[in-house]
Amino acid sequence: MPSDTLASIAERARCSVSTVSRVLSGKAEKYRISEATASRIREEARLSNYTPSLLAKGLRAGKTDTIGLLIPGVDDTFFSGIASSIIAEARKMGYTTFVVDTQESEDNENEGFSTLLARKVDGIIAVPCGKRTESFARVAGSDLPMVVVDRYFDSEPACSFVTTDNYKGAMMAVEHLAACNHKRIICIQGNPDAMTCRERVRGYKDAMKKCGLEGNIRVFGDRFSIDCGYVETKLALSGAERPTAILTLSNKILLGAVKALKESGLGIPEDMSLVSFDDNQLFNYMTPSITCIAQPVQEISLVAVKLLLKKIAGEKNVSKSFLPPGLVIRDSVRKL
Amino acid sequence: MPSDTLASIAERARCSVSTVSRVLSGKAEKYRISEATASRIREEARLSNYTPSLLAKGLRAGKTDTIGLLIPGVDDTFFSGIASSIIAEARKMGYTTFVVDTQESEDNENEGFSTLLARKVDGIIAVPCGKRTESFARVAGSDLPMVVVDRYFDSEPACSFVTTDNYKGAMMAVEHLAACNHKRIICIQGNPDAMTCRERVRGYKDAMKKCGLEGNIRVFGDRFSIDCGYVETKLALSGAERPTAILTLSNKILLGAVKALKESGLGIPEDMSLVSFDDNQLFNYMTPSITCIAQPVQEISLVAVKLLLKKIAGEKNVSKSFLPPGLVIRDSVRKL
DNA sequence: CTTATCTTTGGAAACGTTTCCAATCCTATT
DNA sequence: AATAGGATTGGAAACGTTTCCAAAGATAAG
Repeated sequence: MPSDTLASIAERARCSVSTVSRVLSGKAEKYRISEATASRIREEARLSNYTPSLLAKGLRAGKTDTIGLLIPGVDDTFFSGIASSIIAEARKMGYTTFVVDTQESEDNENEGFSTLLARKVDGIIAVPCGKRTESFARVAGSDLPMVVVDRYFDSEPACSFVTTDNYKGAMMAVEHLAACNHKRIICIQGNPDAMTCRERVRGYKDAMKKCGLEGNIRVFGDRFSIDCGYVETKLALSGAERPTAILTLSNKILLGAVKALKESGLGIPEDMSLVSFDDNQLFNYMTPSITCIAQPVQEISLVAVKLLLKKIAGEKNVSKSFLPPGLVIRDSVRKL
Repeated sequence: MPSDTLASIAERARCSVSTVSRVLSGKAEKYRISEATASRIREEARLSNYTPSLLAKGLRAGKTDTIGLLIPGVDDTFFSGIASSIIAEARKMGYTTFVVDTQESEDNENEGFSTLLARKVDGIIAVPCGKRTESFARVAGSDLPMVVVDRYFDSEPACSFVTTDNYKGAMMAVEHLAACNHKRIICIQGNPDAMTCRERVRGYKDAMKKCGLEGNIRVFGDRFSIDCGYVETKLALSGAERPTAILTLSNKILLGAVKALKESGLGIPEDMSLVSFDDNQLFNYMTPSITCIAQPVQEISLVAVKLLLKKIAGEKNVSKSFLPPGLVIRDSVRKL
């Protein structure tokens, strides 16, 4: 059976489509529909369990109560955390979420934006792949509300974003290590195209200077991947001045480092101390448990959704939020 | 600027809306539009970077190239894996995905189904919360294509599903433990409302019998949560006949068990062997790494999407797929 | 008794597509 | 020279809503 419509209900309730619409969209008293008519219509709707077409509604209303979430891979625990709370929060506010997984590819991102535009979403929350793609810039320059999460850009046109204070996070990590008397602290970074990465590296460097360790500043790596962590750790171990501590700039890089250390028979933290960016439930259950800089995933998502809704409601200004990370001290750092 | 439409392009290209539609939807040669007209239209469309309204298209066509994914929490690694590959696979086939996160709640599930129906999705892939909700039954009984993943029901109306062969998985786990000479093997289960759980327990029991251990069959627990794993392990440790091995029926239960064992100062696998359902990248990096029954997440998702598309294309039959799990041997089982 | 006002309802347009059915203009055939 | 048929294009309906505008009936006021 083809699904019911206002028209079919109107026919059975012997009244006009307009009246049915008014009753079923809860505007009965506003339009002073008589109780008799209203209940007759409601009864018919209930019997046929009518489901309104949000397609038609959206087309007519010019808004769809829909947001788009553009994200590079919900399988990464950091991103799945973000996705989970954004979807939940959006739902609470009456929005359904289209999820597009870009897998860190520019092409997918371009296509993703097109799809979301064509679906007439009311707004977009995006975690861009590192580079500033053409479609990203176009959307940022248009009047479609958009909020960028995690990664962001400082070029024009400006776009609101909410992100962890990555600079501060990296500083906290280094200061913690320095307080434990570590001096040879290396940093394994991810994709340097991403602002998050650059900010973390800047924090690492500034903290090293602040602690009087500028001579020991060393940054390796170029991708947020397990392989990158593995390879760079191996290289660092075989180098001349072996570090006593490694700061890994993401959970995946951390895993690579752990693998390399295990293979080399080095103990954590006896032979090498570790601090990582990103927290993860499982970090508690690794041996040793991992000391890390936890990003405020829940808060980021909440702020992003609220900000987007404000924009949808018409607010124009560009907002930049840096949310404070937390240092979670576990067992992967040794006091020298 | 309000977005461009067929009408505005038609005006500028000095032709009818019909012609513009035909050219822009790639039916130019089918309708024998002259090259002159076609290229004029294409040029105008390019200049205004026209984005078609999939709302209008969907309304008119009666299909939206959209599927709904109903899932209990993308933050669970198993579900986020499923979600990730379903979204990706659907995109490859030209479908965009609405994601609804039910957080294991019946109310959310009911609301979620309503939302998806109202959005006129072409089909639904659902991981139901344990119980068979009213809206689930309604959709299963309707002619809207639906495929159930992971959890499923055997009651009418029948609905296609694809799931791991949980029975076999549990058997494999027990047989592996028995082969290592374990006899006192307990099982910590999740929510017994879920068919997955019942099947795993059935596999555990049958395997125990098969190995001549029916006297040692013991099943505890009632929720797929860390707490459940923790509490039941604690209880098992304090009981009279301490087991030598524990089979945990999900990754969360496993984590609870690990926590309890660590707290009690017991070594894995020296004092207690562990096998868990669900694989996870991080299981490799725990100490010891965890032996587990890996569900074929990728394959499940692929089969689910393909099946759904077949149904969307008109196929009617009910299909039931049990995909084989894999035993991943790592270091959490000791040979006695 | 006329007129104004209120209550309740209906008709029709609009949102942006797609597609059926025709209409027009050529060219080729008889 | 008339006609058939192909090539190219346009008009209009339909999808299911919402809402503006107006109509009809009832009641109240003068």
